[in-house]
Amino acid sequence: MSRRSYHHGNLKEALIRAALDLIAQHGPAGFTFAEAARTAGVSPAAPYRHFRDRDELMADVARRGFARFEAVLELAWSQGRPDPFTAFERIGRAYLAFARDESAYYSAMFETGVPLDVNPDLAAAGDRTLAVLKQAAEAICARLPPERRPPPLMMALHVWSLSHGVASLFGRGDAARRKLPMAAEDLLEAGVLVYLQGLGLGARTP
Amino acid sequence: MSRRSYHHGNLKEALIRAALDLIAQHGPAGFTFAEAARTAGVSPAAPYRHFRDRDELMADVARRGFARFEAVLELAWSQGRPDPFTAFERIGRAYLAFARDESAYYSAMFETGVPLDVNPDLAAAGDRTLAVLKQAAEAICARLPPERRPPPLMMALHVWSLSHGVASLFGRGDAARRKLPMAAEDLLEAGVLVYLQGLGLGARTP
DNA sequence: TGTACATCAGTGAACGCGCGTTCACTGATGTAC
DNA sequence: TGTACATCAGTGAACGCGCGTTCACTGATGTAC
Repeated sequence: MSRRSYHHGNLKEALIRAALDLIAQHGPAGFTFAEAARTAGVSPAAPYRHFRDRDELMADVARRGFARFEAVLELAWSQGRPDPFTAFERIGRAYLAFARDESAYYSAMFETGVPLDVNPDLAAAGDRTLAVLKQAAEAICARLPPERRPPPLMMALHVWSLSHGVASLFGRGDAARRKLPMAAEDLLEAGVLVYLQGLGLGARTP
Repeated sequence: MSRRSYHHGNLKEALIRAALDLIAQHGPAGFTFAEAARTAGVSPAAPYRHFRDRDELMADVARRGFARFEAVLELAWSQGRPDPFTAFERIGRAYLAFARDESAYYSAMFETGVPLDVNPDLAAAGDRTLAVLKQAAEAICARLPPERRPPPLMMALHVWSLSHGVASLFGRGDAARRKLPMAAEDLLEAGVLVYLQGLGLGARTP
């Protein structure tokens, strides 16, 4: 573990961290295997001991990103306490906060075009993230009488899409962000409120 | 104009088309200036007569994309005929159709990180596109009594975000698309219907 | 209508660069006895 | 506890490649008179 030794000791983690730094600085396309090695302080051949190639590293970053994202959303949801609506609002804010504060992860997860079909682990990590949203949607939908209850999966996909759209278009930290006459968080929250109203869940009085 | 002549005659257009082909094939990051020249059948130095650099070409593709997108949405809207709700539904379908059929344009517009602040033309083109959505939102909002009328800009941003989210996550043609138990168009339409309901515009009976 | 000339849109060769990847190697670490 | 040895995680040099960009150039086009 000593950082003075011939062996790095923790190169895999160091490469992941380097990749995140580079993505944050130069965008997802501006990350190179060689520069990641340089940042980690090893020779350009060293990363090949830990990743087959650049794409495998990228997929691993995305996978870790989904795991963190899932944890963040799960924490925001907190089993729907104190009530599902308050918790649901927290999810929205947590979503945008993650996209902004962990934008390198977010880029790796959604903007690098990592193919999901050849990465079962990655696809599974993404599915687990969706499962958190779905679970929250179920709790919300349960407040409706069965005959007016929408499919929770559909509701989860709507909320995911709206959140992702707001995050992509208005919630990023870079120059491609569009100016907005309000905070992205407020835009999302207002949108979710209208949506819930549309489901028949008006003003938190089911 | 003869294609046999020494001069290409229409190189600028040919480079744009080449860029779109390359983006469609290899993604927005996989497009290079050199290969665009090769595709157009000219030497690697030729593009510099028409574009300062790679980024300027990319920005021009994005600008043209916004212009086409605006036209597509405007046509879908068709001044809200026969009624605003039918026309609004058409906009949603047109949005997803554009993202799918013209995915090279869509990538250039939203996924290349072209900075908007140094490209006033590009920013203006994007604003004109938003203006179409806003105009549609205004027509929809006008169906509500003034005291329950939301800001049309907010509604336009919600619809844009939802559409972009659905398109990015589920509506693309590549391997990064997520599987969905329904068509992206149906997901978006259902979401918009719930949203309109939430505004108080239920089942097309204002 | 011809001619001289300016302008323009290309050529093609060259450059320096950083990339991904490979290779034989070597020093450190871990393990069997 | 010591020693021999296998394994492992790095090195560093090298490769071929394609990129963006520049340069002096040249053939085609357009224009003035």
